[in-house]
Amino acid sequence: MTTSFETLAQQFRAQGHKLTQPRRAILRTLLATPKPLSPAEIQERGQKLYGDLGLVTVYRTLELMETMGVLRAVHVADGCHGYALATPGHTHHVVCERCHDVVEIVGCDLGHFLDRVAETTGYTITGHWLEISGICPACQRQQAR
Amino acid sequence: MTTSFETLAQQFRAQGHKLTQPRRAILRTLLATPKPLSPAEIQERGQKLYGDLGLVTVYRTLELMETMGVLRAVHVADGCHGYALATPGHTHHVVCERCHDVVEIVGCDLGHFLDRVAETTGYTITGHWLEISGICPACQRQQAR
DNA sequence: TTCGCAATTGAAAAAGATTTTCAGTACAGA
DNA sequence: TCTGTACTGAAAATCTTTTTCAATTGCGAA
Repeated sequence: MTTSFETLAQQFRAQGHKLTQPRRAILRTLLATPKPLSPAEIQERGQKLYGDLGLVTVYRTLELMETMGVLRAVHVADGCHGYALATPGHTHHVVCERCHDVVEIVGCDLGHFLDRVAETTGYTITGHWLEISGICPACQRQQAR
Repeated sequence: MTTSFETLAQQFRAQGHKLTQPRRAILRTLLATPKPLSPAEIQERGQKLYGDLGLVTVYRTLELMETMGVLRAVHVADGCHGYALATPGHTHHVVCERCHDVVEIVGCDLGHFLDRVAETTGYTITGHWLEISGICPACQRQQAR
């Protein structure tokens, strides 16, 4: 469940994309924190790794990574959202509503429920998007003081 | 699961909000379609009911209704999103990825799973956001031609 | 029914977010 | 080492959302 730079790099190459310095900076920035980051935050932090990182490039790279399935938009409480790495496949995010840390989890037990949804609605179910909100252990400790 | 104009109007009054002509137009517009609508679409359609409907008022009213729990942002495939009415309480949306119709469903069977997520991550779970995508019966019939 | 207050409104302006353009650069394969 | 094309970023443009402020209106009280 923890992605490495090399894993991501490999996925870029596997799909015929160049691994440029701006892109390396973006990948390292996303890997450096468990928090979802906005495009502007990614640019700001990424520029510490590659001084010329442009905001347009950040937008383009995030879109590419979303298409590759290695990154996902994450919603924080008030609707504003950032991006967090995601392991391709059936994974979901748990987001701390205090500090916004994100944890990835695998699977979600919705199988039978989705079958029933198909029955009652007549829809052919093709997918789902689940995000869980909560309070992380560190914020729980902080709150108990 | 089907909200009426009167139900919504009652909820406005119950929280001390005025039921103005712009707001009536917005409510009727949202009730008139099962599709999620963008603020601009709500304004465009709402102006057929109240000619002076301003976009700012649409934004303010949508925010108010979200706060009241009677409306929710809905994500369509490419991330752009609209707003759809939602019955307060434990309900989720099923969204057709062809025509973007939305159906509301109650409950979701995640109880035990969320317990397990709490165990494995250490998070105190406070809520979740689930959206199911599929193909509605009408689009299935269309596709079978 | 009338009045008054404060919530509500919408145009204009501003701010924020995202995309497009285009000339220059750089990555990777030959 | 060379070359082609993917990639880049500044500038401009577009889109989305919010703020300002004077005017309007809904509703409760009299």
